This record gives sequence, C-alpha cells and structure tokens, in this order.
Amino acid sequence: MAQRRTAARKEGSPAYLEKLSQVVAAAAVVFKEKGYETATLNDVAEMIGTDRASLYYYVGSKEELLRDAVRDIATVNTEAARQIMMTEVPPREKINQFITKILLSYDANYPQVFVFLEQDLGKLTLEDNAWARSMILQVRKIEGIIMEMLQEGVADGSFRADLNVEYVAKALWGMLNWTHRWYKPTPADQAREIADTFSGLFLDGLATSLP
Amino acid sequence: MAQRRTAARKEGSPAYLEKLSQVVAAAAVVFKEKGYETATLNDVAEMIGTDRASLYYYVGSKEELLRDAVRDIATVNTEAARQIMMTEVPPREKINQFITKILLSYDANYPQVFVFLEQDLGKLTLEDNAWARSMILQVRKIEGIIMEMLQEGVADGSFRADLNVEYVAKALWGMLNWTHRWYKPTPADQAREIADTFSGLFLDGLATSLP
DNA sequence: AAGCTCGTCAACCCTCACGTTGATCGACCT
DNA sequence: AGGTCGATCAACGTGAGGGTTGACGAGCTT
Repeated sequence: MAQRRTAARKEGSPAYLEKLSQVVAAAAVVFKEKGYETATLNDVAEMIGTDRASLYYYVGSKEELLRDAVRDIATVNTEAARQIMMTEVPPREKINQFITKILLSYDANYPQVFVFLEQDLGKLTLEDNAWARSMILQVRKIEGIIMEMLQEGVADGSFRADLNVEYVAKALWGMLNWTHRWYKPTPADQAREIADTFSGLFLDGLATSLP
Repeated sequence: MAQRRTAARKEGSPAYLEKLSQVVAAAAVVFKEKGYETATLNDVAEMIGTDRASLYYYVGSKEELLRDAVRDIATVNTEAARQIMMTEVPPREKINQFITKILLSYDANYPQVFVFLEQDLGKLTLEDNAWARSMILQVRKIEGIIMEMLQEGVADGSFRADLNVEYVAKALWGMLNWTHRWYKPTPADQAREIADTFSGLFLDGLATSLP
C-alpha cells in the first residue's frame, strides 16, 4: 500500500491531489474540533464519507496528517513578522501591522492554524524529532521578533521603558493566541475589528487619559 | 476493589488521605507535563514509585483523577473575581486587583490550575455530563464578571468607550491564561511582577504619552 | 473480451493503556 | 503463633484505535 501511495503521489494526477487536500482539510477540521489526541482517523474518514483504510492511500499515518495540516503555517507567520520587522515604519505602526496581519492570517488559515496553536510546544519538547524541533524554532523566532519590535520602540522613546519586555511580549502573544479558544470566522470582517481592538488596547491601554 | 476503596475512603484514616492527595498531586504534575490524553496512569504511578494498579485503591478512574486534580480550582477563581467585583473601589483598581489575584492564584495553585486551563472548554461541550457543564458555567461566569467590571469603567468614564467590551475581555483573559504555556513558579515573587506588567499594559498601554 | 489502473473497503493484526482480580506481604494486634 | 487489616503488585481481560492486506469493481485501453 505504501508503494501504491508513493507511486500515486509521484505521478500526482490532479484528481489524486485534490482528494489528498480534501483529506487534509477534513483532518484539520476534526483535529481542531476534538483535539489531535482525541480525534480518530475514523472521524476524519466519516467526514468525507469514506473508509478509514482508504485514507492510507493518501497519507501514511495520523501524525503525517497532522504535519500536513499545519504545514507552512508556522513559516507563513514568521515570514509575515519578518517582513513587518524590516519595513521602515515607526515601532508603534509595526506593532499595529503585526497584530492585524497575524489575526487576518488566523482568520484566513482557519482551522489549521488553530490546530497548530493547540500543539503545546512545551510538550513537543518531550518528543525528539526534526519536525518538533523545527516547530519550536519557528515559534521562538517569532517571539524573538516581537521582542525586537518592542525594544525598538523602547529605544526610540515611543514605548514605555518601565516594563519587562519579555512579559510584554508574552502578554501580546497570549492575547493573540488565546483566540484559538473562541474565534470562529464569520462572513463579516470580524478579524479586522478584533485587530483594531487589540491594537488600541495594547498600545494605548484601556483607561481614558482623563485624570 | 471498588468496595475496599470506598470503605477506606469512608473511614478516612490520615495515612490514607495523605497518600490519596499525594496521588492526586502527582497526577496534576504529569497531566500538566504531558497533557491529560497523552499521560498514562503508569506515568503517575511511577512518579510516586508505586504500581499502576495500586492507584485504583485510591481513585476510581483516570477521569476521576483529573476531576480531583482540578477540583475547586474553578470555584476559587470565580469566588475571587466575585469578591473583587463587590468591593467598593474604582473600576481601574478592580481590574488591577483582579489581574493580581488571578496570577497569584495561578502561581499558588500550580500546576493543577494549568491542567484545568488546558481542558479546552469548547471541547468539553462535546461531552455531556454534569461535571463538564459545571466547568463551562464557571468559566462563563468569570468571563461575565470581567465584562461587568469593564462596563462599569466605561459607564463612569474611566475606561474608553470605543472598544468592543467582549473583545477587550477576551484580550485580558487571553493574556492571563496564556501563562499556562510558559509560566513556571520560582522562589522569587515573579507572579507579582508579571501582574504589575500586565496591569500597567492593559490599563495604560505600551505607548508613551509623548506625541 | 481481456487486461490494466485507480480507488475503495471488508477483514484482519497489533499495540497500548484502562481497569479488575486475587494472591501476597508486612505490621499490628491477641 | 495465629489472625486480621491495610496496602501492594503480578497477571489478566478488554476495547479502542492505528496500521496492513488482499480482493473487488468501475472505468479505461487494446
């Protein structure tokens, strides 16, 4: 079976590829809904009205399915962050753009991106394979970029200097990532509104400037 | 065996109770470390140097162990929130106190509280039992209290009125709860510093008031 | 019609982890 | 010494779910 799969994959007929991506998409939905551990391949198969065994014609294992589902998600985000980092705008604007870009990306890449976020990277540390290491690295990197942006602002005086930058970064990252517990895409342009709220909050705070 | 357990539990000798709580504590550590699904009862047993089967002398099932581990965590938090809500201080101060209290409680109740946070309540909806429903209710309640505090501030003019209160609440809640991905208690009084950072950030924002 | 390829599915195996049972063993009485 | 009780552990049952196999059939080619 493994041979027939790799053969089909190498040939790469459009029909095959389409079904493959359909399988991966279904898996993403199921993983997001029930969590990777709890979800069964049966759930995935049922969602697209086929048999569990048939999945193996398209994918080699449950774990491969997970990797396929979250493939590129991490890099998409770090790439976005890097680009913003490099543009020549004030730190304040960078943060604003970053928040917006991330939340729009979460919206556009729903639900796989949330499957990705649910993978607790602290727990991935326990596993020892190239994929896990790469994931961890990606996330470290993005956190590093956030801290850079913050420090830039502190340096040029546009951000307060009295706060521990690391905790500020964690706060922002938490605000953004906690969305995986509640956000669901809607026809309306909700992600943008959330981005504006988070941005306004994070930069200017909740309190009015009144005495 | 079930009879022997309930018998022992009813009698409640100090030694028995102590070992029971030792088992629950070990379970909390393991669940936090590896996640409830991934963790095995063997892991728990090993941690306290005993046999898996022996656990059943103290607890009826893996799920019961989970419930024991997170017991009261939810109520402790809602109770804290309720108390703060009722005190007669300005909204700004309420938020500050709330953030501090929650983070200190997360520190004090490590790691069970993080085991609790890892239980995705959205996924609990899929299960249908009294415990799950009660958990969901608790969390709803605390989110409700946060929104009340925010609205109070908007009403008296100390908080901005241009932001969607629900999103603001989610932002705060995310900031606080994301700690379960990175926070580890230390001898130092770190939780308090984090609370001050989050509080300062959330209320006054990151930007300096300079033009 | 014969044969081939592609995709499917019934039936199976295997592992792992939850949960049970009954024997065992030390400690503490009597 | 013999009995009892509290606690433990070896051994087993069980079920769920991941992964494999081989045959079958629809549609194509020759």
